[in-house]
Amino acid sequence: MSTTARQAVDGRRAETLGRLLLAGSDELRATGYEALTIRSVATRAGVSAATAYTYVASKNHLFAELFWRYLDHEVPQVVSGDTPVARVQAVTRQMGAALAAVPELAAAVTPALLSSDPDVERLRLRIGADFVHRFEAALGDAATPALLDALVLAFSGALLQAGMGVMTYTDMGDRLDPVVAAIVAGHA
Amino acid sequence: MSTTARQAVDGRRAETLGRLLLAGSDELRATGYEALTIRSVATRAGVSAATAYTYVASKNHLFAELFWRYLDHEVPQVVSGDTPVARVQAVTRQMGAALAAVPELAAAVTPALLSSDPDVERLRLRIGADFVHRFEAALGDAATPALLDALVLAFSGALLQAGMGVMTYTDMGDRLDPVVAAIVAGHA
DNA sequence: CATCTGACTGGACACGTGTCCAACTTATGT
DNA sequence: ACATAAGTTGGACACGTGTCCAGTCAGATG
Repeated sequence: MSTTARQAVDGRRAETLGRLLLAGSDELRATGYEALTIRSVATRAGVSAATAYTYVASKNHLFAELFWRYLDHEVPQVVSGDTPVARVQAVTRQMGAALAAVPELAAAVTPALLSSDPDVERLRLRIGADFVHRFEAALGDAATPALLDALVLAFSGALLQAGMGVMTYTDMGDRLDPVVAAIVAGHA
Repeated sequence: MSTTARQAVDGRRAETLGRLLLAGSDELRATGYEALTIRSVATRAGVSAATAYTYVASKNHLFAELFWRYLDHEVPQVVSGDTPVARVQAVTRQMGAALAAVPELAAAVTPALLSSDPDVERLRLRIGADFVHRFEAALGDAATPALLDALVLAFSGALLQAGMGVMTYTDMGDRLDPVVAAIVAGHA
């Protein structure tokens, strides 16, 4: 059972939801997020539009859901590196690489997460908490609220800029390394 | 003459554009950005929808335009404070206050700026450059590319989080003060 | 005064959104 | 095996988007 989607989902519904999300993912890769339609995803999943809306409140919700699952299932929380700085840098690099690997999803999720849709809001908080948690784990004993705050702000900024196309996800790691170093140094 | 809107605008068109933007601003304050429609703005401006689309490519473009004008006309570039840190903090505080003063516009512009609409893109770059310029001026001799980069990232992050409703624009100043201090200190 | 031009209009268009509902098809359980 | 519930369906709905175009109108230009 999963509480991620619109309502709790289990048994038969879980399978349909799975097919729907898979179809969404494929459609995203195949046609890009501008062209993607809930109806086109539904068709690809072999399901009617009405049914699709049973699982997914909106395009934005679909994207948020896909992103959350990607983050949760495909991007492990690695803690590698000797110093707090190195470990945080490993996290931001990993996230940059993970996002660069799914450009369409990354492009779709940034605007999607700004939606005021309540289903999106739930996921937004979850995703935010996940980021914080990754940084917290990387910092270890060095973690303080102020430091986490600063790191999350810088990271969010990078996500926003990448979402705007001002920087690439591939560059994100490189751009953030010195910023992370400075932030951690400044909190010493 | 102005090059800000869809095309260059002068004479009679300049007046109509002015009325349209004013109406947009009023409509935003009055009904919020969820309810706002290009057609409703057009009506308020006493102009047909077809005409409105002559000046403004999309809702997103309208919001970006309004925000840019607000920034450019109503938010002066102040440089106050004795140290680079204090001056940068003055900038972020001022921006936070300026955004808090127009909550509907702030809420509207964050998603709007992510649009791939070319008219939005132009404004996005202009606005980004404006931010950089403010920080540059505040830093004075202390400005380096890496430092600017870090500050802009943190600031963008704050904008994103405020846009998401995770923090308020009023809190933005307070939240950014220590972050700014740490970033500048880390680059010393 | 006649004309020409640029601004504006109204209304139709194709499309996507998200909602609703009565009817149908599967499962489930007694 | 049959009633009941759970899941799905097609199709219509009201609405917003952004585009297009023939037609009107006012004001400069000759």
